[in-house]
Amino acid sequence: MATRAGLLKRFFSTSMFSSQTTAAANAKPAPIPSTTLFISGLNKRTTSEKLNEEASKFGEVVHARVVTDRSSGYSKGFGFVKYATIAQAEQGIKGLDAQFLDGWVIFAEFARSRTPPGYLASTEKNTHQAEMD
DNA sequence: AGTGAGCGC
Repeated sequence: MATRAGLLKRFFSTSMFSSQTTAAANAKPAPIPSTTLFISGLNKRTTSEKLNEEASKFGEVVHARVVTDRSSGYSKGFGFVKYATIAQAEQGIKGLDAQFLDGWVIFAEFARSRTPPGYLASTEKNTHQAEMD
């Protein structure tokens, strides 16, 4: 017959403490590497120059731009930073993400691919699209 | 509106 200890062992090894690691490796954000970073959470007074300054601390910044409304000219509170290499972009994320800038916590991540090829007003080739990412 | 998630003209 089964001893009391035997039953207990069976119980604890099967039911409760066996596999708690099932729903852990399912959601993979898997960021797509890019030299361009998307910076959000910016103070509306933060300018492209200030963003460039901050980003330059962590790598060679090719270009930095805070997005502003074309008509009003005011900042939308986010922007983009392009580094020379992806490795530097990664350093840029580690250096800028979750940090304070002008009193606001900013977020840095890889930017998505920009506006699709201009089907509207492209009279010439768009060969210089790669330089604008 | 400089008022708070987001992906750039």
